[in-house]
Amino acid sequence: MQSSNPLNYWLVKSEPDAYSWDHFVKQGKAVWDGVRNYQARNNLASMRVGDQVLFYHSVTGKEVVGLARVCCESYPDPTVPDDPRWVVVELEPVTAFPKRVSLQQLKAEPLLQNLALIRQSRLSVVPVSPNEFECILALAHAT
DNA sequence: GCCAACGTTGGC
DNA sequence: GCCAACGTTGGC
Repeated sequence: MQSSNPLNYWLVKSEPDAYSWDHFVKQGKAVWDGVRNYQARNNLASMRVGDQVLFYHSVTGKEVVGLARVCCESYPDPTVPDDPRWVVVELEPVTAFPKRVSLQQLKAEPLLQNLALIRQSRLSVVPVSPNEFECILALAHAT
């Protein structure tokens, strides 16, 4: 039967100097660890297998570079076994964008004025609405 | 390099 | 429970 839970959309940030899209693609999969903010943690915990995740390069690049998907839902962060507060998910790359979408472009787009990435610039895992997601994909494929 | 935003910590 | 001090993130 059809799932009653539609896919959700997210955006995760990574500094490419620390962990880049290229590295992610080479590995084929990533354990998304190191999140130490409760709001971001709650977002990780809400992710479901198949959810689509935009991959954003912060600080260097400042652009959405590709699309990933959730391949494993949240479980306790193995890097801090004594601290049960934090969780990880696992992500796998789906596609590199034909055209990366810069922060400048996102800010200029009327449909994206409420984008959590912009409104809460320090949050490293943010939700994206279906409309916002479609808009960003369109920018990534625009000629 | 600067600074705004914001989360955390700890004194009271 | 308040708030000052401080640390971190990330855009500019």
